[in-house]
Amino acid sequence: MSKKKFTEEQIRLSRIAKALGHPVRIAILQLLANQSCCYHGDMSEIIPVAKSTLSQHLNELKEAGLIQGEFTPPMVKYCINRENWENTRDLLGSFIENISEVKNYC
Amino acid sequence: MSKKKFTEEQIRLSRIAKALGHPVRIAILQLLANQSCCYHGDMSEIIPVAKSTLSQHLNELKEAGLIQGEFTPPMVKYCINRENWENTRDLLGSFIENISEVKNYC
DNA sequence: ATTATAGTTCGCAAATACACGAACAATCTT
DNA sequence: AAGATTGTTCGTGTATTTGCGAACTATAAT
Repeated sequence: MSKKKFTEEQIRLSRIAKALGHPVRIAILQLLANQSCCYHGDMSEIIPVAKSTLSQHLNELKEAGLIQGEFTPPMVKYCINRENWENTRDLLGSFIENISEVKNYC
Repeated sequence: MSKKKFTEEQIRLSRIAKALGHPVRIAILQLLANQSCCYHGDMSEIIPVAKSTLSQHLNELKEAGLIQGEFTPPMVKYCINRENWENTRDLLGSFIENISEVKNYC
């Protein structure tokens, strides 16, 4: 019997937000949005961080389901995970709308 | 001469996302959205965390400009920072839209 | 079989984040 | 002035995050 402290939605939202909570990761997503996909090597020339560090950030985004990577030897090609993104977009979008609505006044 | 590694937008986005990156803070915002405002004491009965911990989370949200607190002795009343929220909403909203658009194919 | 290339993983250090209870501060009530 | 109430701040311990270079792995080219 697990005490559920938070709803699934709250946990998912916070997980996504956490993944977005670093400038490098925002930059990665913007880059991938602009050119649809990008090789690790090209990214590391644009984003000012060591390659190993970039790998970590890419991995966090991947774990959160925001991007996906494909090994096309000898390079790794990353792109937005479109399927998941729709979900993410809806989740974030309705959260934002929900906060935006004024339900009651003090 | 400061090396600007990231754009202002990237930094602001990541800062906001970071503030949203914890279930407690998501829960706080949802609560405040539903009842427009809430006293710390009432929140601490709903959100399963020690009062001192709640204070920290509230402070992080305040620092990020997402909520505001008002001392109405003997209680502290919190609510969404509506002015900032419009900005936040736009920023997040256009980021999401930007990612959602498919600009090119691989 | 070597060598070269592209990324990931490892190992480490420093900084932040998270959580709690105890101590403290500010205000109101008696 | 004492006491009660409400939150915040402090001190502490633990866990996670961030960053880097070195070592490693996988594939392709010679």
